[in-house]
Amino acid sequence: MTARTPSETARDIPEATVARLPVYLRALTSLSEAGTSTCSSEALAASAGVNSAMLRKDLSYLGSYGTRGVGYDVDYLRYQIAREIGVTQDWPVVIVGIGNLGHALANYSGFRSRGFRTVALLDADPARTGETVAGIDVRPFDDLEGIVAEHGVAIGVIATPAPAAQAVADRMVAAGISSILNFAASVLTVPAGVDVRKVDLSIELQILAYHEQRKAQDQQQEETA
Amino acid sequence: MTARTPSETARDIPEATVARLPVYLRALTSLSEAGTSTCSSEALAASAGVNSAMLRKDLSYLGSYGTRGVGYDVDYLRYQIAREIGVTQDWPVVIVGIGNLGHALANYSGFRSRGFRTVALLDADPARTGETVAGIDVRPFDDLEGIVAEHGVAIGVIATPAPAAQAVADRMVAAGISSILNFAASVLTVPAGVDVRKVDLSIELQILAYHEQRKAQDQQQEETA
DNA sequence: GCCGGTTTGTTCTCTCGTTCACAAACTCCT
DNA sequence: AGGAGTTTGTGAACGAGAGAACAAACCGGC
Repeated sequence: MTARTPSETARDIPEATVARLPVYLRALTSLSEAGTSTCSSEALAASAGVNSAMLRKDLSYLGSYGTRGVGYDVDYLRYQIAREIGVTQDWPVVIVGIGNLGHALANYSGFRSRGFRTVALLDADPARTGETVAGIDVRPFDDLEGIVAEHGVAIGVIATPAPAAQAVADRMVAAGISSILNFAASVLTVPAGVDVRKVDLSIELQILAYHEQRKAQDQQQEETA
Repeated sequence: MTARTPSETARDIPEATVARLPVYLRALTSLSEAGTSTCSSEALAASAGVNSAMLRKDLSYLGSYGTRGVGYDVDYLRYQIAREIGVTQDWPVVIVGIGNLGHALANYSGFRSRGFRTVALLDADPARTGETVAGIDVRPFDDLEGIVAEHGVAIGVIATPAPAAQAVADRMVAAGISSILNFAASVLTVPAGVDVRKVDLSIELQILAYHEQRKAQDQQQEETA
């Protein structure tokens, strides 16, 4: 890691805060569309489902964009957060693995509207290439390097079966991708400097199952008490 | 919250540990299928992508299932974790909203194989009901209460557009569902005792974008240095 | 039976994240 | 202009999570 010079606005935003900024961004977009021009931290926090003190502290990492006694200007704050996250410009994205999930991702409108543009759909299965999904042609996986170079792609999405995920990740990293969103049920190992985020449907369900089971146990015990 | 009697194995497993147990479970299943009968905490931790000390501490919350100087019996530990999570029996699940994502979820094989059974697909759009997805008929949303009562469903999945999500959650809770997995881009408010987990694709991408932007800034600064 | 090597379970410490509480600062009304 | 009422920004307390380090316990050989 390179040391940061003091001249740079040394934004050492905590990871937990970074994860909440998109939630605030969405809440602000909602408010803006509803015609609200100003809002308090209390109102915004409620809309985002968090504590208002936490919201204020989170926002304070970005700067002082509110006015005491008044609140925040919705559109101004919205822009500041978008700029901080980096979604004021469009990010080109590649999706690899056009199965059921890949289809859903390609058709997901939330990407386009929120600063992301799907520039290519790739699949290793020749039977799938040539197909058109969401207006984009599915191309062979071997086109990866060319597409990444051509569009300057930095973010890749893996929606392949688990056994293929690591190999896809390796090729992505070699091609120059440095951020990966992984939907495959597999632990990826990548070199330092590459970010991986995992979304795992069955893990989420298992966490719910654990809590559900505990609730059932508690209730059972209550009855015998 | 009701006080817990000391007689119960007072499992106060930290949330962070609960979130990792499914990962360990998957790693153990892999090892078991590969024919490994015993493994050390070091090996299992590597397989799950975590620190070995953390793994041991996590497992210690469940009990003392290893043998010092030897390691863990793969199948035995696997069963213990599965039992703790509650995936030794099948959980009936309802999916609401059979759009692109709902299709993908219905077809996702990871549910069936990991202790979950999709008992119904529901959609409010009459044009979709009657369709068959993954061998299951899509039924009208109004059938929710009957299905929940009939199968004893405790877990519901919301894959609707964001504006419909809160109304669906309210109906689910009223029908008796107490755990919700929410894929809609919307903050749900539910009564105490109901668990909600959110999976939001665009938030994940935005978090990656933030880090990606920071990497770019760092590099730029390095060049001018 | 005992000793060396190995691996778990646990304690301690440090860091990170969250919440509370309050001073600073702004608006509006008189 | 001044005071009452709000609301932000932040310092401090508090709690949870992660990693290091070590004692307890087990196996195998002699």
